[in-house]
Amino acid sequence: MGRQREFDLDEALDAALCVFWSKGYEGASYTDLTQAIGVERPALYSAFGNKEALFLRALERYYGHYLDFFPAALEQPTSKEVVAHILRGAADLNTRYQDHKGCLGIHGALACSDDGEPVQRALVDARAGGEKILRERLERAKEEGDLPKDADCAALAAFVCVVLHGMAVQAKAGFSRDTLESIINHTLSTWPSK
Amino acid sequence: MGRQREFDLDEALDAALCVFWSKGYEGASYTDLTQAIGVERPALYSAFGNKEALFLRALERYYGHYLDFFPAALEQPTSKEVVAHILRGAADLNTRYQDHKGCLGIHGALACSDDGEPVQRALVDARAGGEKILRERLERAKEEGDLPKDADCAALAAFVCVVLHGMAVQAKAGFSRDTLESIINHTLSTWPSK
DNA sequence: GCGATTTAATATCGATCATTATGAAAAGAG
DNA sequence: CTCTTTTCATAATGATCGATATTAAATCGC
Repeated sequence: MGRQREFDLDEALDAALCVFWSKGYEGASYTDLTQAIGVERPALYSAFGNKEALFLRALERYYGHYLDFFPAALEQPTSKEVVAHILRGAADLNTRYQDHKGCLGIHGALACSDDGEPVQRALVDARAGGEKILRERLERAKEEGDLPKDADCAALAAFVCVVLHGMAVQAKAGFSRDTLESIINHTLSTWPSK
Repeated sequence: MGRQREFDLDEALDAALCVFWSKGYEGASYTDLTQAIGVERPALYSAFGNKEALFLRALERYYGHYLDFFPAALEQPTSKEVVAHILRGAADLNTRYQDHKGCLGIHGALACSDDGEPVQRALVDARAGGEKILRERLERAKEEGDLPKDADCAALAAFVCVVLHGMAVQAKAGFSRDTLESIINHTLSTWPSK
């Protein structure tokens, strides 16, 4: 019973996500968010809670909805193909939308005020989770003989993540998909093989 | 004539620089800045102008005072040594100070509100300047026969910058100097030679 | 010492921040 | 229709934002 909500929750969350993607957690004001969604302030509070809770929900959606190429990439047969799919998927995502380039997971809250630290930590943890999954996939590759016996999987995973994060910074600065592709090609040309 | 200033301009600028380094342009409030410097608000305004002017001065000092390893690295004899010095110098800087890790040039203003766009653009331009200088150094290396004739110097310079920016993100997240070193070693192991 | 000039300190400015109290409007239950 | 429940819209909350007006203190030339 009761009055029914006049806006779609998923659409609202996605609109908020795009604002955060563009301006970051602290750079996005509640006015920015409500205007992008087309909703009054209290409606957004009653739907998602405060700004921090809204961001965390948006981050959750980002991982499930935009970074979906990552779990898919892990199923590639070889470690090099895994990494290639991750890098190209990220480059696509980083340059796909004109008004929110780069990666929410990176510049959602890279440096911020003291108030933003919980969000900053959530992003750090989320990235660390992705790196851990990649490292485990690389270790499986080593067991399967796809990587040399002496390969340092932790270092390789960290290296791939460095390239990912660096590409996000470059994309945010306006670098083209083609430029990112040349970077990816060089990265892949260095990948160790059995 | 007139009353003499009771604080040192260089010390004040350096203190402000460190606050920006830690919290970014918009994450650092004027209260943060004046408290770190130990000065009242109007003194800071009369000394440097508004917050944007203060940040740009701090950025200028950052390039001249903390990124001084970059121009020095360019004088190394081979392109691989140039890149090695740049990467290790950046890794040192990114992990040297406990309370302001990473790189001001990256997370000074990666994503921000509309008001921060001039600063954001200044950082993008500054990074592009560094990349251009590196590219020109690599082109010189190609002419000198230090790099293969078919080397894509623009792509190589972009790649090095991606690693630099990615390391800054990782360092901000708390990664150790040792982890960065393993990333650097992998990066260098892939460097093309004549 | 006197007057001109610069800086220091207190106190405050309007604007914007995230957040919410309040009451009207809408929809189902009885 | 009436009652209860939920959402909607208007408006306002205290706090903090960057930026200053104002006045007192200090330092110079004279």
